[in-house]
Amino acid sequence: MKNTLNALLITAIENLQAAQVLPQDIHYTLQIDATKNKAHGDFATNLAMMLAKSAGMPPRALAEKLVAALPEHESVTKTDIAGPGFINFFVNEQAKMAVVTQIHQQAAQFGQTSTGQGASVLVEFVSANPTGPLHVGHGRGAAYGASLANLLAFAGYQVTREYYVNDAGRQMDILATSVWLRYLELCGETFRFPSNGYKGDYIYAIARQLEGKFGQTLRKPSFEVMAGIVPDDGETDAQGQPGDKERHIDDLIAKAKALLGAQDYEHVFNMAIHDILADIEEDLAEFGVKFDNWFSERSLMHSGVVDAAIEKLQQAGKIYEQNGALWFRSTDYGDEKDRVVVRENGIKTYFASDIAYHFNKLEREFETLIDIWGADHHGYIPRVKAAMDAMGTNPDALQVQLVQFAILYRGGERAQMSTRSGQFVTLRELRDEVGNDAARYFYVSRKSEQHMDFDLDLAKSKSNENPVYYIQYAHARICSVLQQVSEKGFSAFDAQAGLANLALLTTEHEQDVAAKLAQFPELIGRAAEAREPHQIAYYLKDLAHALHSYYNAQPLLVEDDALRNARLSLLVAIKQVLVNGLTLLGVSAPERM
RNA sequence: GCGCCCAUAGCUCAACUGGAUAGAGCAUCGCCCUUCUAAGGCGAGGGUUGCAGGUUCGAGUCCUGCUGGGCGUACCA
Repeated sequence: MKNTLNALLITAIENLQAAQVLPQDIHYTLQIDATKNKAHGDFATNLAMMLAKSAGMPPRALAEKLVAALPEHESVTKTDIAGPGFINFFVNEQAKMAVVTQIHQQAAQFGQTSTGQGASVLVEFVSANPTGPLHVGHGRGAAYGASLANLLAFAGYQVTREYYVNDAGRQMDILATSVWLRYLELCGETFRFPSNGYKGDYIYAIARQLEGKFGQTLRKPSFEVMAGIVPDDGETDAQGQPGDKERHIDDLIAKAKALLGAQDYEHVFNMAIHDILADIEEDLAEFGVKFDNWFSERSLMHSGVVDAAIEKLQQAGKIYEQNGALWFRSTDYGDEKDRVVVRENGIKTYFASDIAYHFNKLEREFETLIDIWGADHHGYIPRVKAAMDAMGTNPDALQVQLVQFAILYRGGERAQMSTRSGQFVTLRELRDEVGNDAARYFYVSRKSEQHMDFDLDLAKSKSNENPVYYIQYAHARICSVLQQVSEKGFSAFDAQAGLANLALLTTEHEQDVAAKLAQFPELIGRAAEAREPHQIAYYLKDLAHALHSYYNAQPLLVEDDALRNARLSLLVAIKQVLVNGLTLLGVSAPERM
């Protein structure tokens, strides 16, 4: 219907241009909105206000001319001029119902758009360090990323979902060493566990597995392990010098490597990362979040891509040496300060890997890169874009979507979290507690850059306080009505007959719900472009409300065959759109509740 | 200090990207189940959109300056 109005308005403009009322060289973007207020008809355009200046006449006068120049159309029953110069369109009832037939035909495809025109997009999300189980903070990124990826695919993009695995670097060594130390404890060694080590219970689980596979063969006596190690925080060495937790853990890592030897250390390291990644993958899969690729940072280093990227920056003349380190001159591209890519000790920074990773993404010929990051990484954006620019690739290809932290509340109390201390609410606990559907819906029902309060008690309440049930209930209700057709002895639902009699659906509720259904495809396009899956959540709530309201207003299973089938075909259309929308959000559509 | 993000009903959040009278849910108060699922519906109250300017036909939305909160400001990841 919008397209029809669009065409009519363009004709009107051309007519006015031919009649010299409007100049030839006008610029405008035609905007047609569904109205919020019924008094304003079904659709409205602000065209006259936009063109008033270039036409050299008041908006309302121009609006009158536009309306006069508008061709007749069977679906448009009335046009009005209102307010400062809006043109309001009233559409006839049959035209509004046409969408129902369309939904029946397109079914699961209804709402798909060509917004993306097949452009290839890489959506990278979660990418949590594999140093422990996912916590509720990662859950938001997972839910947002998965829903956004679904949405983009539905809107005509070619989408690849990727998880970047930070399996290199010091954190991984801390992890491996933590596992080994717990293993030593299981073997019967006693010592104080480093304050900077990973203390979660899952470390013990991995250590037990290590013991199961290697027995006591990796055991070293604790006095040997601790010999010559800088003491931990809160301790002092033989000379009475205070300890340092960072140097303490680094010494322990070095000692682990030395005592175990490269091969055995690798065994510990690999078992730790393998176990944790397997757990993360399973966790996400249960949450309905699947990836096409798990991209390893180590593979990036081993294949020489990191060196190649640094080389590329060097060729561009953007690398210099200072204090024994290699720096990237990111300030040339608007960054606050230059950044180190190779440290004085020869170790490449995480940033170096990241430069290489983004270079690699573009080499894989993705047109758009969407990175979903926690908001605490926002300072990173300028330097990554700077590197892309310096390497001769287009920095605008990268779009970073920041996701704010979710603050968890339980019983009105704020639940704190930190991975290192092992004190955090895991995503798995959250899913067990509130269920996947409620968790997915809650996460994605707030704009991603908005701080979010996640009320556990509300999310798990199976009551009218919980919006996800409201939507699912609408779906279950429709299923129930369809079920009742035979139970009440009516002849089976006949979709053909129903669609042929849509003209019978003239009540206000029926008109409202049909108008709502017609908005779904444009919503998809808009939400995809804005990278805002939360719009889907709100739309579904509105649609569910329209259904509940309709349901309560009038009986649906009436004696009259033609009318009953028409109403049922409308219900089937609503059901379909609920399913299509819920699917995008990764929320199930139960048939009964 | 500097940079980025945020601020909307008592609470949690929307607002079609600059449009008409700023909307939902929860909470509060009425009403509606002998009839298709009451996890529902109908109605009422509740607002100087943090503050002050500016831009224009028109600002919650854009620009400037404040205030308050979050995050960042490493040769960590």
